[in-house]
Amino acid sequence: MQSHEPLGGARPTSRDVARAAGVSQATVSLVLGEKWRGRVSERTAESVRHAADELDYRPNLAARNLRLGRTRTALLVVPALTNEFFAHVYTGAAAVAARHGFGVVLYPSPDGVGPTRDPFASAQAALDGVIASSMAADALKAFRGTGLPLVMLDSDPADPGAAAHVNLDVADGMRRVTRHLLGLGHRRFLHLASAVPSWTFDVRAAALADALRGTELRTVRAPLNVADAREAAHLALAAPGPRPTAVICDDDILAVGVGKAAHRLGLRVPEDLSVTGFDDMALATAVEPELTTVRLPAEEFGRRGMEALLAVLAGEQAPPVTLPVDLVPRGSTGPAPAV
Amino acid sequence: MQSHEPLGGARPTSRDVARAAGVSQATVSLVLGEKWRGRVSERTAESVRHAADELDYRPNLAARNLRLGRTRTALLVVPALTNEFFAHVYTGAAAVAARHGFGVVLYPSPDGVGPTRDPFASAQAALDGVIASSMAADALKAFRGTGLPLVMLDSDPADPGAAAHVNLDVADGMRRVTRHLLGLGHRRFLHLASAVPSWTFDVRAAALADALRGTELRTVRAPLNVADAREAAHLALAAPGPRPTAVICDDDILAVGVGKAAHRLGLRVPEDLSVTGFDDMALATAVEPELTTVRLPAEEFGRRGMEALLAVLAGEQAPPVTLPVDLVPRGSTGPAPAV
DNA sequence: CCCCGGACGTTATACGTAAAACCTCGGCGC
DNA sequence: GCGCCGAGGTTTTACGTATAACGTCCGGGG
Repeated sequence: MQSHEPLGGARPTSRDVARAAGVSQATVSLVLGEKWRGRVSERTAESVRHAADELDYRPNLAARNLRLGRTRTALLVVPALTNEFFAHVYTGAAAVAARHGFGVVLYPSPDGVGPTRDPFASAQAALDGVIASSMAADALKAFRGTGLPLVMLDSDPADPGAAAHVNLDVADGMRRVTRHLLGLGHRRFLHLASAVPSWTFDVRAAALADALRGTELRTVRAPLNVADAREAAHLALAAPGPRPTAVICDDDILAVGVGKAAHRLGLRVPEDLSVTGFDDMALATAVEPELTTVRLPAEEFGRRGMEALLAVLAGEQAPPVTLPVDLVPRGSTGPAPAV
Repeated sequence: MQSHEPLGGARPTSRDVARAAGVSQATVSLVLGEKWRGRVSERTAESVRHAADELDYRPNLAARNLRLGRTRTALLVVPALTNEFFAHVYTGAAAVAARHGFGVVLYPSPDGVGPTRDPFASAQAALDGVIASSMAADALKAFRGTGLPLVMLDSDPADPGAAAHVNLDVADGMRRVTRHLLGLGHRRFLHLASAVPSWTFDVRAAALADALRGTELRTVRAPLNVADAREAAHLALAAPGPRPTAVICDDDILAVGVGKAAHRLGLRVPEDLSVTGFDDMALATAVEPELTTVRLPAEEFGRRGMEALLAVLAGEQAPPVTLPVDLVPRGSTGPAPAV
C-alpha cells in the first residue's frame, strides 16, 4: 500500500527525505550513496532508507550528472535500426553497461545519406562515450573532435581517431566461405557487395579477391535491402556470357535478394546456383532453402565494445580485439552444376 | 580550420564564452537561447556567437536539464529491438521529436519474461514522458505510478493509466483478411496467434471469431519467432482430421514459420494452403511466395504517438486516435483447394 | 586534568545553466 | 529641470546532488 503523492506534486528531493528522517541532506546523500561505513550509525542509515522508501524518492539524474561531471550513458551509433544484427549488438552492449550502472542510448544513422545536422541535439543525452559501427560513417563524423572517447566497431585498426577497436574476423569468414564453395567445385563467382562504403566491406572484398585468385570473380554492389539486391542480382545473372555458379553476399539481406532473383529467372538454389549470406540473422533460416552464411557473434561484439569503452573511461588501455567467426553451411549451397 | 582545444582539457562553459566575448554569462545565455530581441545589441550578440563558435562551445545538457526541470527526452518502450515493426515506429517518433527539440530513448523489454529490476537505472536518462507498446506490458509496469505522462500504443482505450491512446485498426485488418479468404472460397481456418498476451492480439482474435462465425476456426499460439511458429504450425497441420485450407497469422514472422512447416509437410503455398501475415515488414516480401499481409502504418503510428505525448506535455488533451490499415494481397493466398 | 582521536553528523560549496531582478545612462516630454 | 522610460546590459539566484571541510561529544591514555 504505497502512499502516492499527489500526481501534480513535485518529486521529492534528497532534502525532503532529510527532513522526513530528521537528518541533513548530506547524510541522505551519504547513506543512499552507500558511502557511509563508519560515518553514519546503522540506526540513522535505516531511518533514512525508510524515509526515502516512504516518499518514493528517486535521485534527480540531471543534478547528479551535473555534480559528477559524467552521465554513465554511452551512445551506440548504428547504421539502421532495421538491421537485426545491430539489435543484438545493442543487447550485448546494454547488458554489460547495466552491470556497471551505465545506460546505452541508440543513435540510428538516418537511412538517407548525408550527415545529420546535430547528433547531440538528437541524442539529447549528455554522454560519457560513443561506440560506433564503421557502417555509420557519415553520422559518425559529427562525433569526432568532440573529445568524447570513441570505440569503433569493425573499422580500420589504424584509425587514430578511436580510443579502442573491436573487430570481427570477417576476412576469415570470407575465406571459410570460399573454401566451402571451392570444395564444392565452384569456379565462377559473383560477389554481391554492399553499396555502403565501409572498412568492413573493403576487408571482405580483399579477402575474397585473395582467396579466389585464379578463378573468375565479378563484383556487383547493391544497397542493403531485398528489393535492390534482387534487381542487381537479376541484372548480373541474366547478363550474357557464362553465368556464375555461386553468389557470395556481404549480408544475409543481399543473399535473400539473390534468391528472389534466381527464383524469377527459373534458377534452382542450390542445384543451379549456390548462394551465401553473411551475419546469420533470423532471416537466414526464414527463407527456403536456408542460407549458408557466416555467423557473427553479435552479442559478444556489443559486449566487447562496451567493455572497451568502460576500460577507456577508466583510463586503461583497451587492446584491440578481433573476434572469430564461423561458417554455417545450410541448404543454399551445393555442388557446382556440371558444365 | 577549427582550433581544437587540448583533448584532455575541460569543455568550455558559457562563462568561458562570456569571458572571451567580454560580456557576462547571462548575456551569453540570452543570446544563445535566442531570447535577446531588444535586450542585447546586434553587435554584442554577434560577438557572443563568434566566441561560442571559436571555443566550440556546447551547452552542458545536465545543467540545462537541472535548471529547466525537464529533459526533452521521451522513452519508447518496445517489446524487442529485433521486431522490425518497432524500428519504424521509432523512426516516426524520433522524426517528430527532433522537430520539437526532443530526443527519443529506446527501452527494449528484455526478451525473457519478468519485469526488470529498475528501468530507470537502465534508461539512465531523466525523462519527460513515456510511449509504450502494449506488447511490452511487463516492462511497462515499472513505469506506472511514477507520475510520468504515458502514451499507450495499441492498447485498451479504457485503460485509465494512460494519458493518451494511439491505436491501429487491427480489427478491421483482420476483417479484411477474412473477407479476402472467404472470397477465395476458404471455409476451414487456422489462427496462428501470438503467445505474448496483449490487448492488440485479443482484438484480432475477437474480430476473427466474429467474422468467421459459421466456419471452422481453430486457434494455436506461438512465440514471435520463426522456429517456434514452424513447430506449432507443423503440429497443427499434421493433426488428424480435415486440414485447414488457410492459416491466418498475427504477425509476418509467424506466417514465415507456417510457410516453412508447409514446405516440410510437402504442402504447396498457395495451391494447398493459403497463409496470411500481419504487419507487412520487409520479411513479407523476402520469402517466396511473398506474403499476403496487413500493412500497418508503422511510421505514422510512431509519429502520432510522439505527437500525443507532446500534446500531453503541453497540457492539452490528446484525443484517442485509431489509424486505418490496409490489406496487401500477394502470392501466399489463392483459391481454396477443391475438396 | 588535559588533550587527542575516533564516531557521527552538519555546514558549506561547486557543478553550468536560465532567467528574474536589478542597475546605468542618455534622451525626451512636460 | 526633473522624472521617466527604454535600451542594453549585469548581478544574483535557484535547480538537486555529492563531497570536502568542519564541528561536537565522549572515552581513555599520559
